[in-house]
Amino acid sequence: MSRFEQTVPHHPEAVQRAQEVLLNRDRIDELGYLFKMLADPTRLRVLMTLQSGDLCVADLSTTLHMTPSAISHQLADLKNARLVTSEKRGKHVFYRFDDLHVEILFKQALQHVEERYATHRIDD
Amino acid sequence: MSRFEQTVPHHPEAVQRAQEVLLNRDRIDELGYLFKMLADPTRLRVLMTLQSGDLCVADLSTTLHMTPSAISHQLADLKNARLVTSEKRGKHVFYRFDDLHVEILFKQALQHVEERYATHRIDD
DNA sequence: TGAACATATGAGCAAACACTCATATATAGA
DNA sequence: TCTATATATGAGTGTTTGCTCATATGTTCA
Repeated sequence: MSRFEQTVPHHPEAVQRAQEVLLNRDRIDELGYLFKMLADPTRLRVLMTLQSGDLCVADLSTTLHMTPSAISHQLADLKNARLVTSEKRGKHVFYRFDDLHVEILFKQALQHVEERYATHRIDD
Repeated sequence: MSRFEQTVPHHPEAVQRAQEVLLNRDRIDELGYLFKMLADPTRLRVLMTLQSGDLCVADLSTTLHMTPSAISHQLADLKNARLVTSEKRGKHVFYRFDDLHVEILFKQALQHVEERYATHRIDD
């Protein structure tokens, strides 16, 4: 929306209350970035397999049936987001989950989906 | 990756363990879809303001400084994802959060970001 | 009924994204 | 040191996405 236009509040007190709970842009963007990392199936699958222990790129590649290059690109993103860390051991680079909070978040979301799946999916 | 190629497992037991914790594609995609809905700042801001109570499109538009059209498009997505429901009252359509689980998820993610913000952002 | 308003929706467009392919970098082992 | 191997990374590409703009739908109130 143009910076110069303005919409009229239809329920001013409601708008007031809404503005009070609205976080600042930076936090929202951080939050969006976190969720964006979790929004891609490939990255989700990477994180999921890392729950079984750390893995090198080649093994992730084998497990997920994707090229090492594709995996490596996604790992770079996950590393940037600090969701995983890597460690070089010999010829391999091993990646592991690096965020307990996100692991919880992840499991909770999973639970949510499982319930939805059971409750709604069948009769869709 | 081509269906006909295959990468060699470098640590077969690790790959084995990884495959055991890997959910099936459908669940992963559901999960990804949920996170995708939460990955956009506009949708996040909509959900956040709805935490203060239900709001009509015009008030969301005012609160977030965005056109009613842009808001309406995002609300349609959120509704499709069953994250909000709507109710028509008179001339207005009111939207509200429709998922306690996601509200919790949302708050937990927020907490995560807050901590990150405090811990890391300053010295980045 | 008709004008004004609130919301929804489709087409179009620019930006973001996830991959491939080619290539660079770095280590291990001969 | 040289070769093979593991991973990283940049450019290129087709697809997805979030907006705008135009327009459709549906409601209220004169």
